[in-house]
Amino acid sequence: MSPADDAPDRGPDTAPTDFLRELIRSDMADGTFGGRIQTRFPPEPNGYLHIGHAKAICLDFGLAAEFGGTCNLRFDDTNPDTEDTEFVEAIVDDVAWLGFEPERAPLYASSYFDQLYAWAEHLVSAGLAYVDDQDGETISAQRGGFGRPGVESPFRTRSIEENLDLFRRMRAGEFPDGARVLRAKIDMQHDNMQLRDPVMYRIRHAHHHRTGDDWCIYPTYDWAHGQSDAIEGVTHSLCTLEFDSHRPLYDWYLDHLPLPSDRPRQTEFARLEFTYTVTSKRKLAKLVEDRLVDGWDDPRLPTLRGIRRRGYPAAAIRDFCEFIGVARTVSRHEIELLESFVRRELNATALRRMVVLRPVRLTITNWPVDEHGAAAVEWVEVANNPENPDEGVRRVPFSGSLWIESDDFRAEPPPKFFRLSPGREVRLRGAYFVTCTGFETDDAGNVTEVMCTYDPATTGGNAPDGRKVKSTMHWVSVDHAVDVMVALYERLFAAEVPGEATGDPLDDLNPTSREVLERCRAEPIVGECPPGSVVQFERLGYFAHDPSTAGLFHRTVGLRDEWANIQRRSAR
RNA sequence: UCGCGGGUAGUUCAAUUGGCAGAACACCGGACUUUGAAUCCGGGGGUUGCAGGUUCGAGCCCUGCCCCGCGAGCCA
Repeated sequence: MSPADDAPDRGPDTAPTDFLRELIRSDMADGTFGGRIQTRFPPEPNGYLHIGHAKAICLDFGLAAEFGGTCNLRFDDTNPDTEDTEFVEAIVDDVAWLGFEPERAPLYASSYFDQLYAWAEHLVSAGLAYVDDQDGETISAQRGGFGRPGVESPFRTRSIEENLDLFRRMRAGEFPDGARVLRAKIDMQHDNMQLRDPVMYRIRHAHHHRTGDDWCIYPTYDWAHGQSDAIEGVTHSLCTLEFDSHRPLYDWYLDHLPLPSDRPRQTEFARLEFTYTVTSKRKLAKLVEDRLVDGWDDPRLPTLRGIRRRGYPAAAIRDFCEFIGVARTVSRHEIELLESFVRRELNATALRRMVVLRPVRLTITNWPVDEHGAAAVEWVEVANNPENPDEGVRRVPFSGSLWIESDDFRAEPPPKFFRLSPGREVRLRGAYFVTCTGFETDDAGNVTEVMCTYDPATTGGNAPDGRKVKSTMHWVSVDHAVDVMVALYERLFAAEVPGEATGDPLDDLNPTSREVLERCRAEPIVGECPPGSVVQFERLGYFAHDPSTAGLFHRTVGLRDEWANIQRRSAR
């Protein structure tokens, strides 16, 4: 093989290009920001991260690294009512799991409260901010609407001295919650509603997870975000599309503060959404609070903790995010595309094991007995991963009494079914060819036992005469089987866009999103699977061993299943 | 109603900035196979939202229209 053959798929010629990279490249080329790039990932610690955040994380950290810069993890903790250290810890952990390392220890917008306050006084002193005594309802009504200009607050023309005095007394705690706010003095007629004298500070006598009771006024998102970026030296402040209309405000604040010329610049991109799920903290919290799922790490949830417990590899998520690129078109990806990345990664890395989900007994009638009259046991070698010979082989006990998958036997085989049925010969993986000689049923007609003979010449699954079989099946020795519990998952929602029809996503909840199989039979080595590891149950799919409950396996994703497609097509 | 953003295959994105509209996933077919997996090969798929204009030539530029998203928290 020549060196060119094993060159990576993405050489310099095919490096991803998108509007963000083009922007950064052009900034680098013309010396904007002195050829420097610094980004930040700015979650609010009021919930758990989900798959949608993965795109932002990959972009914020990935782009900085790609262009030789750095990325901070900064908590946007300006609202004490909803935030908690529980979420801080989980978010730090999730970002690390995804494979990204912040340049510094986590940062907090709350660390900048003093500076923010000083800058607010600066704006008040410049006549660019004022204290408004009206309540929220009144202010909202005065703001006007789309195509309808707002009206100015009667307090807008207060003197600078009075504003300063009032603002200081707000900070000193002289007024109750909601009594007054500090507002930027911009333009109540502006087409962009964000610029109609936005609120900068609100009074909230609340305990903050980091600053405790030091403050009773808290900055709003808009007043805190750009300034935090500036303090940290962020150059490219990347966020999702819904902040597009906030950009003029982001710039307005920065323009009116004593800052160096290298100011951060906000750029928006489309958030990541998927079919058959929801990615909104509010909706996810609803599922958890209403106990519709087990918790924030339920494997059916698109939270990072959920998909991690489900067995999705971080590498697959990173590859996916790189593959989909970034644009400004609102996009909802087919969940199948993510799954295909999960399969691709796991196919290369997951060890193969044999587990029978829905067991039916198979008896080999001509299996030998040993010198004591007991059924012989033979340990056969099976590859741990045919995709990767370096993983070696394991020895699996085989005998005349086996469990096979009930789906793998049909008394009356339908067209194109080429697994086991009376008179049919198949291969038992790594062991022998067997031919079905008969079967037993119970009173209801369910198959209870399948009888076979085996061909001793086909040891290891090889036929010396070269004859072929149409099917190779997995199996587990009855006497050596270990019981495991398996959770099979379908989509959490039955509709492509949950809530599209009725407005409430819960109306589209899939009632059969989880099926638990209590007694699946596994080959002995499955009992040694490390918690959290993901293996392939041959012919069935990838399964993740639960991190805390031994013997519980979550189906990460099934294998592609041509037989299921055939059945689906013939059903129509 | 006003402002901003967006519209290329079923889906998500490309198209060297005005030069033969492509890729992946999905779907269909074939090869191979000790996983009906993986892998390999091939196929169907398009009025580039619509209409007009500029141009030798328009997905790209201009004009008008249509559709979708976001915006009137003291949330982020």
